Amino acid sequence: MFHLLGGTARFNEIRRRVPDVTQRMLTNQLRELEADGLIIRKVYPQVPPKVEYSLSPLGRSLEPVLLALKTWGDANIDLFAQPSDEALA
Amino acid sequence: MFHLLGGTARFNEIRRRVPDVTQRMLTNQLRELEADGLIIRKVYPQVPPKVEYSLSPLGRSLEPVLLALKTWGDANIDLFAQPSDEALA
DNA sequence: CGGTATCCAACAAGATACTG
DNA sequence: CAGTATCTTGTTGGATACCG
Repeated sequence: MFHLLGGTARFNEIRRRVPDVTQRMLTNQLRELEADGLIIRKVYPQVPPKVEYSLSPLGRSLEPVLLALKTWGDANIDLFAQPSDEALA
Repeated sequence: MFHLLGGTARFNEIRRRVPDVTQRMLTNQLRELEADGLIIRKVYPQVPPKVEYSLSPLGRSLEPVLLALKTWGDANIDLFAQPSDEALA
């Protein structure tokens, strides 16, 4: 959902921004969010297919939560970072 | 973690506040939070046993997130409520 | 009181191949 | 491009019994 805060995004666009997510799982998650009414899935009937995802009003109502979470994550990113070669050098 | 915002709580106290959680799962979750450094588990060596849980400094740093989430939940509680007999009457 | 230990059915999810 | 379908393994969590 973070990636939809800025507006709409296409499937592979989201996928590129979330490395290590399989296509299957991303599809599942997006469908679940849609079923929960948090995001909107808009299909453009054209070839090649184009599908745009965006936050629904309910999804946007979560913005404060998402931002609070992002703030925390940014402040504590070192907790998740693996010690890199460079950091050790 | 919500239930630790106010201070410390004992095992069965938390359990009572989270209906439908099995003992096994609550134990698992608490141990995981402890392993992640988010809560502190304090055991009092006495009979009968007494174990108190509280937020660690890192856990407390999540307070803004937890509160944002709670605010959202309170505002949207109707989304989760099952239609009761009374509401239908 | 606050757990463990064990068993087991159900579900989740990776890999892979295929499609309009 | 944005998915499905299928197979297969791994993990989750409920039920139940027991413990210091």
